[in-house]
Amino acid sequence: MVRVRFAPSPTGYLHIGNARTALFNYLFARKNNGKFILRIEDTDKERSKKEYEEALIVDLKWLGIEWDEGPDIGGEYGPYRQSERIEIYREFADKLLKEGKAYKCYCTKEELEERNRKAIEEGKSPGYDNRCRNLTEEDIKKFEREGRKPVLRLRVPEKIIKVNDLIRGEVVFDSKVIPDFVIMKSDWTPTFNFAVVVDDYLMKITHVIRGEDHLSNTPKHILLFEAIGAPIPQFAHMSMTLGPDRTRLSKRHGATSVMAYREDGYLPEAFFNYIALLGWGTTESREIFTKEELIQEFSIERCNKASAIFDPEKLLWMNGYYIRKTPISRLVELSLPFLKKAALVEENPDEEKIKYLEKVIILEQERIKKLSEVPELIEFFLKEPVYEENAVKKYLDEKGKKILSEVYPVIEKIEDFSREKIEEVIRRFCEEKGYKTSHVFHPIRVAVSGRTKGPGLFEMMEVIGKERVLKRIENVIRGREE
RNA sequence: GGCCCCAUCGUCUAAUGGUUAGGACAGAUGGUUCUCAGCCAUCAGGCACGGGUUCGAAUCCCGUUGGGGCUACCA
Repeated sequence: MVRVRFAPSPTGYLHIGNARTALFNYLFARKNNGKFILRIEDTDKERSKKEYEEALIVDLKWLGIEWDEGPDIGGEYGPYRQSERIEIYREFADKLLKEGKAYKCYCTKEELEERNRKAIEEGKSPGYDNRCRNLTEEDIKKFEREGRKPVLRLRVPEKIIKVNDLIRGEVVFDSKVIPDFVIMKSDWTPTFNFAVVVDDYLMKITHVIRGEDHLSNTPKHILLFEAIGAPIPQFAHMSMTLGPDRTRLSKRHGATSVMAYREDGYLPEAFFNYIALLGWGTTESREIFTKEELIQEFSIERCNKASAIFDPEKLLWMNGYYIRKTPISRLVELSLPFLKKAALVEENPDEEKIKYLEKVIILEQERIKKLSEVPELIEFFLKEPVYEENAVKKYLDEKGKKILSEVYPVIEKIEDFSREKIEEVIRRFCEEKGYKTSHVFHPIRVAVSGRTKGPGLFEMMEVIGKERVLKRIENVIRGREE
């Protein structure tokens, strides 16, 4: 049984790189009919916040990534929050101490820093020198008397450690470059390296799929698995996600949290799809996948070794693509929060309003790249248009207004105010008067919408309705548009 | 500094010793059209460099360069 986990630390909002790690774990689990576990790594009391944990869960769910075991739903191997597992780590720590596989180190932070500083000064490699490995009873008593609180360090054995990575192949490390590292802090809570290993063991994790930034930590983890007598899981280190400047994706690169994209009107399926393409691809270089197709196609071996740069442009394109394919009823539903926020739609719109919004939004659908653009795009359907200065200057000059005055009675006479009829009538008008269609269409467009861009003129007029169309044209003729 | 990973168009990628190095986004041009968008067509753009191995290297090996990561009582 395949068991994988996503183990974020709640020290910030879910960001793109983490979301991708979660996604790959999820796809791998589903593809192999395994279990996907969510574990919260909140051993850093200073930086972990409940609020972030909640946000993490919201964002993951929004993305459509569901877990089989986790802090909110429990499971056979809980608890799934490391802060609730402290006693478990202590037991393992005690055992390692008793077996002599780990030892207490009484060096203070200040001493360690000072020694490192000196080492660098002398051109030597910094790092702990294992000096507390063989403390005498007397030393220990002396330190205890001084009130020093020890940390627990693993006694790193001398050996060659081979990591068999599903993505990178065999990676070899020499434990000589790994000093005895801390596994329990002086407050006797575990470090990340220790907690991960204990949990992965106890939670029966079979495949550890995570970012490449953990590759260098892996030999430590293997040493720890061996020390506690646990089987070693399979590893797969995914490439990292970088910003346009090839450095780790961070706030400096603009919006990097999933939440920011959600709030900016990205569709979860577009985000899901795009993220899956970062560092992974099929032989056909296919771009568009549903979640089910992704699960079907996914293969860890096809993951790219090279890091990938997050490209917001392509995400935006893909979002527009998904929006164009979205059924209008759902598109309206998705747009509603944005329209309410812009105060264009009341809190509880009635059915009639929804029907109207469907007619309006379908006209703009192919222009929408993200939902946050919807209010601006359809504003003039819901209230009086705001006239763009350039549009007015260009099309509502004397000539334009003259044409509008001439076409007004023609429009007024249209009984059946349908797009076909409107088009027929206005085209006939152009023909009879000998006007170029564009010289007539553009002024009407600006008069009715206030802008030069937008949906087809006639469907737009139909949806706005005869009465409002005439009123807007009249206003323009009378010079009230500004 | 030490250790580790990586390297195909600007970006995401395909190719697994033999291809005019393919696709997508972005860019340019043209078409459709009442505008924009969309759609369609076309173009431009790449194997980081140097050595090997081989009849033949984007592909295998070594080096150089460049990028990234780890080196915390952060995760």
